Formats: sequence, C-alpha cells, structure tokens
Amino acid sequence: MSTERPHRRPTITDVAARAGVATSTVSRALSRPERVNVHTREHVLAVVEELGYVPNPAARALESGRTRTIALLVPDITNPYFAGVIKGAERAAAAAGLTLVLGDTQESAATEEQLVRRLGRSVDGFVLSATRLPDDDLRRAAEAGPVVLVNRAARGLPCVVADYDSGTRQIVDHLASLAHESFVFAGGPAESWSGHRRWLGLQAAADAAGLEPHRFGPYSPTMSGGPAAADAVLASGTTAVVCHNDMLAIGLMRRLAQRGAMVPRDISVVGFDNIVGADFCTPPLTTLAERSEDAGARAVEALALQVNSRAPHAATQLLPTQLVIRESTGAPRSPASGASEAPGR
Amino acid sequence: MSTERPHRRPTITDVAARAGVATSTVSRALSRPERVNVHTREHVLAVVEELGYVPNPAARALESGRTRTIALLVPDITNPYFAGVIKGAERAAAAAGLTLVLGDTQESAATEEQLVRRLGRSVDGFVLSATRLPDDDLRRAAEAGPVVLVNRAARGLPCVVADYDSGTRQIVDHLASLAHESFVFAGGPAESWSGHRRWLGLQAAADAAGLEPHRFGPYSPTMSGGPAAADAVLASGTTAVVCHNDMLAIGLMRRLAQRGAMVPRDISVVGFDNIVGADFCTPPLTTLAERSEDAGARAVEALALQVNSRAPHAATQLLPTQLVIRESTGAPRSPASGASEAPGR
DNA sequence: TTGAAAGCGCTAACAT
DNA sequence: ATGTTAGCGCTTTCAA
Repeated sequence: MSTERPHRRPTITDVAARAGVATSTVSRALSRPERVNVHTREHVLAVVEELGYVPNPAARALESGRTRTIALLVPDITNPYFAGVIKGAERAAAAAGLTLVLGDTQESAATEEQLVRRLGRSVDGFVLSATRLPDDDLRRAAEAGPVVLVNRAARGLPCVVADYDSGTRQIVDHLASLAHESFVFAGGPAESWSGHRRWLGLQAAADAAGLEPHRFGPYSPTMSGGPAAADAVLASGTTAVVCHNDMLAIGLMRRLAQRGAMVPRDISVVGFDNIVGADFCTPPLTTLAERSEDAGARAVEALALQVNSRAPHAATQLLPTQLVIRESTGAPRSPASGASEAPGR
Repeated sequence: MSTERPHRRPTITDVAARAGVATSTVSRALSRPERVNVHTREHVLAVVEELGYVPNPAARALESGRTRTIALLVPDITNPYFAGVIKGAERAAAAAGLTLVLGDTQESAATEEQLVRRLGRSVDGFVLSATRLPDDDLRRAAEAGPVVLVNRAARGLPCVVADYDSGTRQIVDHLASLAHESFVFAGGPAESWSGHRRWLGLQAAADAAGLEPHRFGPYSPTMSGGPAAADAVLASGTTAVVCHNDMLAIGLMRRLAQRGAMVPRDISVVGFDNIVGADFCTPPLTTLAERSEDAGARAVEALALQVNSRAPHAATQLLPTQLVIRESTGAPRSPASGASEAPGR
C-alpha cells in the first residue's frame, strides 16, 4: 500500500517550475503551440504529461468569461421526445467540446425562469426546448447570452422547429382519405407554442380538405391527461382525435379501451412525436414523426456557433416531419352500420 | 429603442463602491449575513438588488476549489429507466443547490472513462449509473473526488442498488407458482453489474424453488436486442424467459408476435425495470419494478453529503423492488394439450 | 521566442 | 463590525 495522500493537483506553476520556464510559456505551449519554439514546446508537453497536468476550467473561465458549458432546459426529461432531444444535444455538445448541463423545468414557466437565472452565470448559452416562457422573457435571456430555441419561434432568436405546416397537412389528408368528416384536437398546455402551431396547422389543413376541426382541452401532455381527454372525446361522438402528443394519445387509448371503445373502429387516434412506445402500444399509434435527436443536435450546433463567434444570428431551421401510419387510424364506421344505433335486435 | 449596449455585469467591487463599503463586507453580507451589522447588511443587499448583482461562480470556484456542480453519467439517456434516474437526480440536485451535468456514455466503458476525465476538473463529484467501468477505474475515480454508484457495488464506494435478491426471488417464485419448471435468462452486456446480480439471484432462487435456469446472450439491452433473443428462446423450446431489462423484453415480444408465438400461452416473459411502456405494450409486461427516480435522488443526496462534508463514507443503500404482474406471464401449456404437438389434425 | 507582471472576481486571513 | 490584502490558476499584455 503506497502512502497515497490525495496530493494537490499540479498547477501551471508546477509545470513551469519543473520545466524551467515561465508559466506564460506553458500556457502558450498549450493554447497557441505555434507561438513557442518547437523544442521547448515538446519539453513542456512532456512535463505536462509527466505531471498529469490538466488546466483548471474555473481559472480559465474567470479569465475569459466563458465556461465552455451550455445548458439544455426541457419540460420533462421522462418524456421520450425530450429524451431524444437530450441525446442529440449531448452528442453534439461532446463533439463541439462543450459540457452540457441539463435542467428539467417540470412543465413550469416559473421553474424555467428560475433555472435560467440560476444557471445564467455558469453557462455560455442556453438551448430552450419547448419553452413555456413568454417572448419577453426569451428576449431578455437572449440579451444576457446566446439562446437557441427548439420547437418554439420568437422573432430575432435562432430556432429549430419541426415543419408543422407540412405535418398537420399530412395528418388531415390522411384522415380525409379515410373519409372522416371532422376531428377533435385534444390540446396540450396553453403556453405550448408547438401545441399552438399544431392547432393552427390542423385548422388550415382541415379548411383546405373540407374537414371540421374541434379543439378540446387543455390536457396534461402526459399519460395522465388521457382519461379526461378520452371521456370528452367519447362524449362528443367524434370519429377521430388528434392528440397534442403521443403520451397523451397513449393515455387516451388506454382509457378508450377501458371504456370499451375500439380503436380505430370507433375512433381513430393520431399523435405527435413518434416516441419509442408509439410502435408497441395497442394499437400501434399513427403519429407525426419529428426528428428529436436531430433537433437537439442542430440546436447545440447553432449555439456552439454563437458561443464561439460571439456573433448572434437568428436563422430558423425547419426539420422535416413525416406521418407514420400505423394501426390507430382507419375509416369511420359508416353511420348506417353503426352498432350503437342498430335498430331492432 | 434604447441604446442597450450589453453592459458589463456588475462585480462585487461595483457593489462595494456603490454601497461605500469594502468588498469583503459585501461578500460577508452575502455568504455570512450574521457576521455583519444588520443595518449595513440591509444597505448592501439593497445595492445588490439595485445593481442586479450575481456572484460569478467561476471566481467562487477558483477560490474554493468547488464548483457546486456534479455529474451524472448514464449508459443511455433514451432508456426510460435512466430517464427516471435522471429525473430523480435532477430534482435532488436542484434541492441541494447543485447543478447537474449529464453525460451519455453510449454503453461504452471507453466513452465513460473519457467523460470522467474530461469532466473531472469541472465537477465536485460523480454519480455513475450502471457504470461499465471496472473496479480499478472506479477506485481511481473515487480518489480524485466523491463518487456514488447506482446499481453497481464496489468495495469502499457508496452505492444505491436495487434489492435484486428479493426481486429475483419474487420472479422465480411467480414462475414456480405458475408451474414452470425451467426458464431462460436473456442476458444483457457482459460488463453489466446489475445483469450479473440478476443472474446470480435468479440462479439462487431457481435452486431454492427447484427450477432449472439457463442463460442466453449477451444481447443488446435495447429493443434491437429482441430479435436475436426471441429466436434463440424459440429455438430452445423454453416456457419462460426472463429478460435483462424491459426494453429487451419488449423487443423480444415483438419478434415473438411476428413469428406467431403467443405470450404468455407459448412463452411467458418477464422484464426488469418497469419502465413507462411496460404497462402499455402487448401484452402488458410482468416486470420487476425498481425505483429509478428514488435511486437517482438518493445517489445525489449521498453525493451532496460527501461534497459538503468532504467526508467520504461508503454506505450501501438498498432500494426495495417489487414484481408487477401483468399479462405476459401465465401457466405453460401442459405438454399433452400443446397445439404444436397435437397428433392427427 | 520567452519572461515578468498585472489582473479576472471572489473569499479568507489578518488588522483595525 | 469592517477594511486591507493576499492569493486561487490562468491568460495576456508588455518588455526584453
């Protein structure tokens, strides 16, 4: 057993002393290798290696004002959609040499605002995913440092959003081709920008296709929002329901099953997100696939650009969406053969 | 439009000057309020408020050597089990005033090791969840700073683990009570400690209950591992399979369905984790529930303790497990009535 | 090409 | 109770 006292980590001074040079030389050898004699550089690097020296990021941050750390805020980590965003962001951050701090805002604007404030000084920028913050707060945040939005647009801020215009059109066209004449949109949180866009898109597409859209809700965008939505939908007698997201759709389908309604025979169900699980729930869910990992990755890349260049730019990146048709959608029962109104018998 | 130049953030010096006191007084007023005259304190705090002063964490970190940041490393963020761990960890970290950095190791020991090195200087400690690192590496990491393990035990390191002894007994007893006489364990990655423990527990419990256990694998602990496992299981003719985790179990059941095998009629399936999705897959999965959020939270709490007290301690926290019986398990077909061997016909 | 020295913003002795 | 001062580890002028 060696006398392993937890020895102090070597500092740049230690390296300089050991190498017989000034600290500034060590610093240069590390960050601007070309500005130091190749010979001394190699010597310095050898000592660095020998001592296992690693620069202290706090000291660097103090000097430069940048931490090489960015924050990603999501409404709910356990929602598989955001898990995808996180994964993509994590990968892109690692690739850009940035450290990723994660925050769960618990679907709350207040929590989100607090996190932005708390983390503001420790990070170089934010990726705000499905933020619940009003535009004003967003712009204020953007004044303090780079901000990139995911699935939310705000004038002057860069963002990565799914192409909901195309997506909602795909959904409505699908429903129309099945001969549905109207549908219900089971909405999510009122502050949800993507929910708003989805509804706008659905209305426009319905208008174009001659369907009649109705909006219910708001419901919690989780499985627990399902029962309320299902009951309302059942009571309405609609033939199709488009849900704010897959979690809600799955929760809704469970309740539907409990209440004896068959999907899609009695009601067709469509979701948004195409989360893991949408393919193995019962019945497998027809849903609009977004590229969540791509979204996370693109957002971080855009942020990295701003962090590095210090140049704010406000491009909007539109990510394609694609309707994945599974078994939760079908033709509505024709009124004449509807079991519930079968005469006689 | 105001001439909003992005003015320099106020420092402690600005506050001191404005308040007409020394910087140390400001510092004290903020961190040790009781050690400063109530009157001056209030004045200082007012100025702090007025200027919108927020301490620079980098400067604090440089001085104290602590960053009030901890890292959580998980093998795969998109696995709902780890999403739970992350959520719990995030909540506990916020409660303890710690910032949480997240790392996805992509099921790779090399990536994990790299992350530990890269983040080592920027965080006060690590929570390593289902780490793939060998004991030696773990101990080395623990020398550099506090480490808490989730679902992995290593001598001398604090950890939070699920009670697999009880859990595997529950599984085997359930299978035995259904009159299964043997079962297959579809194993996960060879480096997985929890996989190892699960297998050990299953063997012991099987021994006690008089069942015959077989181990197949390793398989990828994801849905994509399912097909290989399903095919092997089918070929073996076993009546029951216990899968390394729910993702694998669900992937396996899909393949089983594709190949025309009925669950549980032809084969009973058991998973580990009780992820979201285990309740709405087809058929709903019998699985051993772990308290993933609790695990994440406990681990962070244990880490916070070490970070604050600087006192290493190595307690093992055992989290209860509970078998959730759903519809993927049932009695094996009695050999006499087996459809596949029905004579004649 | 290299070295000396001045901070970055904050906290913690040490003085008063 | 408050002020003065010396760093924490690093980068960056400015000189040599």
